[in-house]
Amino acid sequence: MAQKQNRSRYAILGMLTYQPMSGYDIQKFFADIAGFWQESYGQIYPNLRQLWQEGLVSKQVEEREKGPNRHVYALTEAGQQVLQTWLQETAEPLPIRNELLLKLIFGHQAGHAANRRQLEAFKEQLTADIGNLNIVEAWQEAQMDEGDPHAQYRRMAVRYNLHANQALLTWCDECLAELAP
Amino acid sequence: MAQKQNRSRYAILGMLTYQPMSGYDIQKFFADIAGFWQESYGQIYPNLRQLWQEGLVSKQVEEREKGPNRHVYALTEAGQQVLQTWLQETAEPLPIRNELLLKLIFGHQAGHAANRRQLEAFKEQLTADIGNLNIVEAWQEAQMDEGDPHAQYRRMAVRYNLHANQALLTWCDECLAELAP
DNA sequence: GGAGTCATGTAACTTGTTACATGATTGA
DNA sequence: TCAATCATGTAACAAGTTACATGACTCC
Repeated sequence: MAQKQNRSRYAILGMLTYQPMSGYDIQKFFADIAGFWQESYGQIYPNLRQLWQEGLVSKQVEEREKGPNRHVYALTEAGQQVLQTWLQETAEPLPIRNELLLKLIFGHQAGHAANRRQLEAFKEQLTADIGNLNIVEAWQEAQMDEGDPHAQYRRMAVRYNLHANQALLTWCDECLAELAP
Repeated sequence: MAQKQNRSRYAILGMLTYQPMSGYDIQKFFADIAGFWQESYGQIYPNLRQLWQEGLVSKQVEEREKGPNRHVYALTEAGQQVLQTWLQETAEPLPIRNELLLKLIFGHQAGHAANRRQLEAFKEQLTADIGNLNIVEAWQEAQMDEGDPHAQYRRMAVRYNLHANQALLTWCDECLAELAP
């Protein structure tokens, strides 16, 4: 039976364009760049096995004395082609579910104080996020200077969230002004 | 077995604070405000039945001569309390998966032209979205004037996306400048 | 001594979508 | 005449998370 969506496959294949990696590495990468993507082991390991069976990735086992061996996967020619096809298709926005906005449109029921609390909490999140993103951006710039050809693109992803979060801070203040106590 | 997450339940309960509604109405509402939430029939109808069994909503059947009868649900006291508890909890951001950014961080593999195409396509989406959001905002303002107590909050949700989208337009141009042909 | 990291993997579960069945009515 | 709207509902599937098992090593 044909795959329908399964973006995890592409996320995995894509990561292997950076360098050969283990499932553990892939999980860690997405957890670290945190924000716009994440993969759980429950997705990664079964998918890696299937990609390997389909010949889209190759496997090399690094023997380790302690604990489980490291399985390092690399893109094959076939894998590169599958990835390439996907990369050339225009990305369509995935359905979003924004819980803050869901609560907000029931704001009449929630009451003034609760709405303000939601917005204040969101502001704090945004501020913290922006702080982290600034640090990551500086890091990506350093990587660019060192000649990492992927760093420029990762920086763009970071700046996406910087732009959005900054705008949302403005939005929060606008709303809070409207809901003045 | 206790429910774990299931935001659909709350989305449904919340809609019933606006007025008694059918499952069909609820689906339609979310499809129309399109953007930050959506519910499928496959979620709504089973959930409505369960909420009814738990006594969180009441049901009234409107007989229709043609086609299936209309089942109109309303919030009960118990339902209002469950909703209220949820509304008072601070919203935590749901995990996001942004396919555009996923593709973008593999941009070195995709190539210059493909990256530019992705960004151009995104710009078009954003521009179209902003156009729609402006119309919806005007509509919500009209509803506010007519005394709809929920319209103010719906307008805030619309403005959230206006702010974000406008900022992302700037981001697109920034990226396109960086990827000048 | 305790937390965190390295490392693989699976089973049980939740959450959600899609496509279908049914069928009359309305408007372009 | 064709598409959309009204209206309920289910079955099959897809996608994804969480929690667990296993166990050594390193740093505070």
